[in-house]
Amino acid sequence: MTDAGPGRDEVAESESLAPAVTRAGAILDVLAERAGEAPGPSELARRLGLPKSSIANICNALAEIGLVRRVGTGFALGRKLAELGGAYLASVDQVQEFYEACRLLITGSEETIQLAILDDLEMTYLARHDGRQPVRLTSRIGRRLPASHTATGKAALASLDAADLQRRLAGITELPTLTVNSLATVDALLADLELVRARGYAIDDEETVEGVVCYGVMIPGRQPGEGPYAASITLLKARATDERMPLLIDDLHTLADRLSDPLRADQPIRRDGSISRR
Amino acid sequence: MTDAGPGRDEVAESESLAPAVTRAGAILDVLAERAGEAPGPSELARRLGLPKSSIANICNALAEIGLVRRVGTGFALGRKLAELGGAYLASVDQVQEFYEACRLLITGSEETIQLAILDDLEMTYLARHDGRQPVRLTSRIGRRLPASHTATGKAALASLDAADLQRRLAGITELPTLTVNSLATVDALLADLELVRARGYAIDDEETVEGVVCYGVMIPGRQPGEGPYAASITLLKARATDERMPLLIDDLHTLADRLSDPLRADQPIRRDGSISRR
DNA sequence: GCCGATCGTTCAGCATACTGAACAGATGGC
DNA sequence: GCCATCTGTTCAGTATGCTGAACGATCGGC
Repeated sequence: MTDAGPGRDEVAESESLAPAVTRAGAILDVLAERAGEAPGPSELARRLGLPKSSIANICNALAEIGLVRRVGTGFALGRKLAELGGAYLASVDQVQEFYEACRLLITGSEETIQLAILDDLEMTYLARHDGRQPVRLTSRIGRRLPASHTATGKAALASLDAADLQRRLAGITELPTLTVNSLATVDALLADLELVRARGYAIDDEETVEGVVCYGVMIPGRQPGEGPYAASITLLKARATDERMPLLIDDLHTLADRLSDPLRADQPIRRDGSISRR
Repeated sequence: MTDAGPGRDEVAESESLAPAVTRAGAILDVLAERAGEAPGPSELARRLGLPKSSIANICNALAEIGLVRRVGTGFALGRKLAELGGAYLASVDQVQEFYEACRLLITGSEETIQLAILDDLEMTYLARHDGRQPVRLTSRIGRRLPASHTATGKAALASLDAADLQRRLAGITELPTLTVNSLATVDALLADLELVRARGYAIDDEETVEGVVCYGVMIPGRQPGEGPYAASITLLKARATDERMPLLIDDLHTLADRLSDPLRADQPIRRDGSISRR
């Protein structure tokens, strides 16, 4: 969705019945991308291909409600976004239960665990449990990464039915590459998803960051239409020993089970590893 | 700003040049307040005193850009808010430096430390360092609390010049009370702010939550017009011994100094407690 | 210290986003 | 199983928010 070049974005705005709102969203996207630059109305208008005065009106309205702040003569993201972002995260039951459940995991609680939600072909990271490892391997909360190269993303994609998956991949030929190990083609991705389904969890073997491996499992949404979630454990490849790996995978499935069924959230964690995987 | 009753909010919208955007902000506020209820167009229209069809148009536009998601027949906050909120937090230099600096504090790193920004008469919490204490005493990131009852808020208010402070307090007679120890009147607040200035740091002695004390120091903004920030250490009153307190206050001033001057952020922390307090 | 370029802001006129009433479906009570 | 009442959605007319050009302020270069 973001184009690399410095050119214009040309907001779609196909036929919105509230164009000012659609444009406000486009402005926020640009400000998020160009954080710290504080572009003014002229630059925003050029970037989005919209009239300068319209942009100014919308930006002033955004500043009044706090979604945007004036810095010098330009605009930057405003503090109300932290407030609303926090409110959104608090409204997702899985996020609350995630933090609680991670602390109770036997082996996994020492590692970095993340929760993300699938959106089209990208994962948005919603929560993070920082293990006891000194090195931080984690993405910022709110960051988006391609689903095709992350353990969370592959776990989520593998849970979709064939029609849904095909619709999302329609028109895609090449996948963006993050490392030399990233899956490059749709066919390679589909083959990997088949492995995920057979295996019961997804593996990201240095496909996102070199030297780092992730294991991921799917967590279903609770309302219809709510894109699938996924949780992952991230660790340096050196720490992914044959001894620890089965324990970590088991913890991931325990975590997924607790977050899948809200009624199960209050039950004590079973320690015999006999948890049924739906 | 939030009224307790279930009545209407009557969005101001005095003379915005982009009313759709102003209304969208009001809708997001209601959705944040009523998280998990997923109100539909009718309830939102009733709550805001606006035409039903206008609300529906704006909500659909908000849903299209992801700021809002459809749940059933109603609306709830959307995942793009997590993305934009994260981008805002990443754009605030103080937040990044806060996390780094907290880990380096000698005594303070064991406790809960928070970073907040002043907005009118409320503090918005932007970052949190979780100490090694098992009990979590912390506010969610993005949460807002009255400045008059928090250590961060009083530290920030005490740094304002008299005219600015008077303008913010104009028309205020009674302060909201959170505990029996909360300052109840503006006069009591002004007297306490005088103590803060003389002392060099603010104290919240069970004014926000009973049994919990906080110490707070101001951190100046870096751009003109950027409301002052503040950092605080939170701990159970039982842990606030005469022995630890001076060490924690010293750590707070060290933290404030590091976050005050971007050029100082790379310098090693001095361990002799001789840091000049501007 | 002049000038050209670019900035953010202003204002009147027109296209258009907003409105209020009418619509169809879902729901709950007697 | 009916009706009363709620819901969310549709649609035509008009008030009004959006537009493009003109304005004054600011900045950098020859």
